[in-house]
Formats: sequence, structure tokens, C-alpha cells
Amino acid sequence: MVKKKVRGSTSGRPIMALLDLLGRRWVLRLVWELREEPRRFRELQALIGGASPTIVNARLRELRAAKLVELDPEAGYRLTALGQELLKLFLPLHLWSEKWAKAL
Amino acid sequence: MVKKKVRGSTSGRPIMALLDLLGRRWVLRLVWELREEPRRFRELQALIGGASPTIVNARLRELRAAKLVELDPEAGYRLTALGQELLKLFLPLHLWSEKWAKAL
DNA sequence: CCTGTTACTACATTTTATGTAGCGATTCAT
DNA sequence: ATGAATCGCTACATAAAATGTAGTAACAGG
Repeated sequence: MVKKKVRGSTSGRPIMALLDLLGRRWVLRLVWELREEPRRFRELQALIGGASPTIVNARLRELRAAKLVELDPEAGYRLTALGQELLKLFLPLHLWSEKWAKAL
Repeated sequence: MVKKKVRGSTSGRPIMALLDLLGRRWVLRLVWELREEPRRFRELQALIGGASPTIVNARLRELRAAKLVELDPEAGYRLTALGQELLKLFLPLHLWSEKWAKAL
């Protein structure tokens, strides 16, 4: 069992590694935009609002390394089983964000 | 009811604004480190691994603007009621991250 | 061969974060 | 009243990360 070092995570605690990964620019948006169906590289790039291909590719590579996303040449990028589990944990955010917006 | 424009969010959809806010560097970590008790500025800075005071202050200001965090001069920085609600949604991540780490 | 699509890379410019020092206010002991 | 300690926070030069634009290589169909 190999432990990979992740940016900003000195502890090796999974939660820290996860928060670090998810806290990188565009990562949450990428996962979110993959919630319904597989997406092509350019499609994904457009959906998240036109981030540079450089960074889209870098993030997708990180997400693939984390086994949350995979690339099917036929269909495009999509969430792995693991990625879908993570997404499910995030779904309550959608509803809550509406409440939050009203409170602002 | 005023809608604030948030970086990367052209839609005005709360979920996008939220994902954008949470996706900024150190934000998830800051919220996480406030999960148990109020923390002082420097204490918080140390807990998240020594980010520069410049950026810690910038993020805390954003979190205060978002009404997720507040500063009590007596006790330090702490989550607002809203912030605590958000944290509760994140708690399942802790357990899941252990499973995820094993899958890597 | 030409055209279009795919994912992706190169690289100069711009934006963001870091690291270090220090400020102004407050509290507390001498 | 003076000096030390702590508080949140700012200034600013350096370093790292993201952007924007162009372009590459691989493949498909006409």
C-alpha cells in the first residue's frame, strides 16, 4: 500500500489529501459538470467557463490519478464508480446552496 | 435581494457560486479546521500548514462576506450557524476519504 | 489529399500565493 | 509609565500557478 504525497498534505491523513485535491481551482466544477453524462474535453472546458486547456488537462490528470475520473475514448471523460460516490456526497450542497444564497 | 457576482460564476446559480468559493485555495481547509472550536488568526494559519498571512486573511474575509465564518474578538474565528450547516454536509467526506485512500 | 474532430502541448503574459518583516492596538506585569 | 507579549492584519519583493492563443499529432470520412 503506497501513500502518495499530495500538495499541502504532510499528515498523510486521507481527509487532508482529499480537501487539498478538491480545493484546487476548477476541480469541484469539473466533478460537478460530469454529474450527468460523459463529456468531451472541449465540452468540459466550455461548461466550466472557459478555463485554459492547460489547466483543464492538468486537473483531469490529477482526477484520473485519484481514480475519480476516467477517459473513455468512445464517450469522453466520466466519473468512475468512486467519483460517483463522491458526487453523491456533494448533492446535498445543491439544495443547501439555495438556502445559503437567500441568506446573503 | 442583491445578487453578488462571484469569480467564475456567470450564471448567478448559487451552486456555482458555492463551488467557486469552496474551490479557492485553503478555503476547504479553513472551514475544516474550524470544525471543533474557535481559532485565532495565527493558530488557524499554523493549522492549515503555514499559508501566508496575506492569503489567510483574504480567504477569511471572503468567508466572512459569505457569512460562513465570523470573528469574535474574545474567542477568535468561528463558523456561523450557516457555516456549521455547511460543515455538517461535509462530515461524510471524512469517512469516505478513508475508503478512497484504500482504493488508491 | 483535404477537412474536421479528437485530446493535448508550448509558451509568453497575467494573476495569485509565498515569505518575511513589521504596524497599530490592546493587555498585563514591573 | 514603560516594556513585553499577543492580537489581527498589511507591505512588498519573489516565486508559483493560471490564462490566452496558437499549434501539434492522431484518427475518420469524403
